[in-house]
Amino acid sequence: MQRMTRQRAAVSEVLADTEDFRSAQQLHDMLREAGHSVGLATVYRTMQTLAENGDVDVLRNAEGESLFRRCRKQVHHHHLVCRICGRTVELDAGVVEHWAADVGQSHGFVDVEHTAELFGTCAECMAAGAVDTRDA
Amino acid sequence: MQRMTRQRAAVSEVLADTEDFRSAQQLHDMLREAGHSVGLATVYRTMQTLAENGDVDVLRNAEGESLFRRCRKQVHHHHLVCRICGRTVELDAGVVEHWAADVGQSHGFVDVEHTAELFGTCAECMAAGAVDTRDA
DNA sequence: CTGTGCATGGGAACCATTCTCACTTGCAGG
DNA sequence: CCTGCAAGTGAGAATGGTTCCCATGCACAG
Repeated sequence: MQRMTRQRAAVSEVLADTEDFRSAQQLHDMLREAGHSVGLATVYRTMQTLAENGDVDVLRNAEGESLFRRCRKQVHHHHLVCRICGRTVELDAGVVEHWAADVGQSHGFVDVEHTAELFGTCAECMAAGAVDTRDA
Repeated sequence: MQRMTRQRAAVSEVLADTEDFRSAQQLHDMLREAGHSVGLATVYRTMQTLAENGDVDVLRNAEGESLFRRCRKQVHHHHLVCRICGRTVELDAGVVEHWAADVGQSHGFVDVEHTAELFGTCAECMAAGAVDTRDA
């Protein structure tokens, strides 16, 4: 059974405050800055639960670290993520869907699913001199 | 400068022996079984070098572990992997490249890279009754 | 043959994530 | 309101893949 605890409320609050993908550690920091005391393990546990429920999107960056973001569309989509600040654009990608289905079929594969994510440096971070501006 | 060492030869040999994606640890085990003594760190270093040279393909499984496989095409490409038997098809994907560049630019992102992998069930595995035959 | 400096190995260091377990606490039912 | 207890929490330990360190080894040009 799901209980509503102080910690879960705090996590939801922080998640609601940002559009961008954040690591568990970042979320943990943001919680502390917001005056909430939530253990790192609890952040991980909560994100896991939310992910299972489809309430957050999860993806892995180049370093293999998991990034989370509150999910708005339940439908399948992809992301363009700034590797510096985490700013994210949700993408509809008919091209990709079509390509995947097409290629799968032509090779005799069925039940084909795909992953596709784009990482780049957004205009602002580029202007900022390619310096990592994430606040710790 | 690249030196040809006993260890690198051994790694190449083992890589040439399989079509499938293998983790560094698996490669390390395969080397030992083949009678070669190669340090784990050396396996990692070698795979890193090979990956940089485009001699092996790298992808991350669901657990975030890096998997390697000898590469036949030097050019950037993607994979269609059978989720049952691991059979892999290398794909040219001009569509995807174009889409990535296009989307990145239209959102003001620079230095855009992308990941894209397809997972499905191949015809043979489908015929075999959709039973997972991977050995643990 | 020999010197130079890249390569190696193995054990420590790293780091994200998960586990452990004693301690809290939400909450249903008295 | 109490109260019991299972779900939730947190601090730190454990895990596991990967990288780093550094003394030693060895490929290869000269």
